Order: sequence, then structure tokens, then C-alpha cells
Amino acid sequence: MAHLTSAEAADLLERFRHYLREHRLPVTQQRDLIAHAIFTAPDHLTAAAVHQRLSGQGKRIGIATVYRTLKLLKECGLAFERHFGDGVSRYEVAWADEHHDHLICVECEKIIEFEDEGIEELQHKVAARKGFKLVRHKLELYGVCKDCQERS
Amino acid sequence: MAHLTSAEAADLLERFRHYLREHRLPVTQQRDLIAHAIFTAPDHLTAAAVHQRLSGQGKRIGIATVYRTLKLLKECGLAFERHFGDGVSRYEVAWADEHHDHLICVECEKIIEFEDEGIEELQHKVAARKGFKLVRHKLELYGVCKDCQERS
DNA sequence: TTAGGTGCAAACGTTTTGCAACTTG
DNA sequence: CAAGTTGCAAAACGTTTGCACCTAA
Repeated sequence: MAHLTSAEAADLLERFRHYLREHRLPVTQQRDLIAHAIFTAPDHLTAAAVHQRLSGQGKRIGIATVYRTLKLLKECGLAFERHFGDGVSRYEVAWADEHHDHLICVECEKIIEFEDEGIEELQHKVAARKGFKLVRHKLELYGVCKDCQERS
Repeated sequence: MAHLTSAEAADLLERFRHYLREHRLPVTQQRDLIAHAIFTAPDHLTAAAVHQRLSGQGKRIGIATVYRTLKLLKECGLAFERHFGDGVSRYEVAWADEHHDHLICVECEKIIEFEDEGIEELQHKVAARKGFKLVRHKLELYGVCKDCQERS
């Protein structure tokens, strides 16, 4: 689950502000709002979804600013950009201690997160065997979820 | 290695033609050329790369036709479409008996293919645990290759 | 002959960029 | 005040589509 408590979200927001100050970049209302949206989202948001969500709250923010801020969040390591093959980028909070991969239903598009120690260990072994120093990985399992199996 | 012998490439081309005839679709020069380009490529090609490669050979083929044919190759299972997170689709021959994942160097962008039985087995276990019937997966390991490690 | 493919150019949806006006520090 | 951000609209990007013409069977 990528859903953070509001205390955790607040902590991440503070870390983002700290990163900005450290780099002598202004902490603006827009940056706060966008970062907050990502930190409190229960799922993976597209830039358009972030924009809509803020518009719905009466905030007038340009889509360009959303992209610019998402890039900052990526750079400082507080958010990840994901691609699930439909040509749209999705963003999610990078929850420090948690590493998870994705299990995606090919019928209803539901996305479930999981972690597996064993797989991670084998990944490191494979990389080592090829002389690579592993820095990150992406694993997506596509299948039919229980609900969709029953439905058919 | 995704590099096929010319006999293997010829065999795949014949399979493609067979698929087309079976579906009462014409076997055109363009389709032959594009399929051949994919089957003989040593690496993952973008649509633009296929187009360039053919243009370089003096063939005047529209980029739209390249996309249309790549879609056909995907549909008949002879090519896979891959996404490595830079917003561009890459295509590679689907070598029937081989299943491989990718190891990508984050510095020189070199792409190495690998297979690992152990990882695949664990993937099936994870999916089963969550009630999913696994149909396919995507695993990409990003790291620094031996050459780039030495270079720095 | 005719179904369907082709190239072109225009349309598309997502992401980026140039710029004048505006905030932040 | 100066540096850097913002919103807008326009551009850029990869990809798809509409259409008149052409090719395979």
C-alpha cells in the first residue's frame, strides 16, 4: 500500500521544502500543493490527474507547473515516475523504506503492489553475474485478478 | 542475444507471410521489408530507426506504414513492443523459445538480455499468492556495467 | 476487379519550452 | 530588489488517422 498517514505525508513535504531551500529554490504554494497531492494519493497519479485534483479544489495551477514540480520530486528522490506501457507517465511517492513492484490486471487494470525478498536477491545475483552494479529495477507482473477470473 | 541467423530470419519472414495470407491480407513489399528489418536487427529498434534503416537503403516507406506493420507483427506474436521509460516504443523479434529480460546500463545505455528460471518461478508464486493468473511479465534491471565502472 | 495498403499531411495526446508577469527570499 | 517561478499558449514529440491513389491477388 502506498497510502501514507497524514503525519508521514507532512514529513515528506518538509523534506521537499528542505531540499528546495538547500538548493536555493523558492518554496512556492504550487510546489507545496503538487507535492502534497502526490504524497497523499492512494495510487499512481498521472500529471493530468494531479492537475484535475487541484483544479477540483479550486486551485488554478498550470499543467506545465505540475510537470516541472514532478520533475523536481523525481530529482530529489521523493517520487518515482512509472510507465505501464500506455504512453502516460504515472507518479507515486517514494516511500523510503519500502520497495515494491507491481501486479497489474490485464482486464480491469487494477494495480496491486507487492514486495518479494527472494526475487530481489536473485536480481542482484543475475546483475553480478553480468558484471553490473545494480542501482534499481522495475518488475511488473501482468495477469488476470481473482475477480476477473470469476467474472468470466 | 536476439541476433538471428539469416536462415532463422527467413523462416520468421515466411511465418509472417503465412499469417497474412491466412487472414487474407496482402503480402506487400513494405511489409516484407519492415519485418525483415526487425528480424535481422541485433537490438531493439524504434519505429523511427526502422524507417531510417530502410530509407538508408533507398526504400521510400512512410513512417505510418512502419507503425501499421509493427502493429501487425505484434498481433501475430512475431515481435514484442518494449518500453524502457524514455517515452519511445522499441520493437524486437519474438524468438519463439526464448524468454528473456533486460539489464540496462544507466550510463552507456547498453542493453543486455538475460534469463533466470529462479526469478520466473518466484514470480509465479507471488502472483498465485495474490490470486492472479500470470500471463506475462516485464523485468528490467538498471545498473552500471563493468566498462562504465572501470571508466570512472 | 476489388479489397486493402500506401504515402502524405493533418490530427492526436502527452510533455516541454518561450515569454511576460509575478512571487519568494 | 533580483533570481527564479508561474500560467499561458505555442512547440515538440511519438504515434494515429483520413484520404486520394496505388498494388496484390
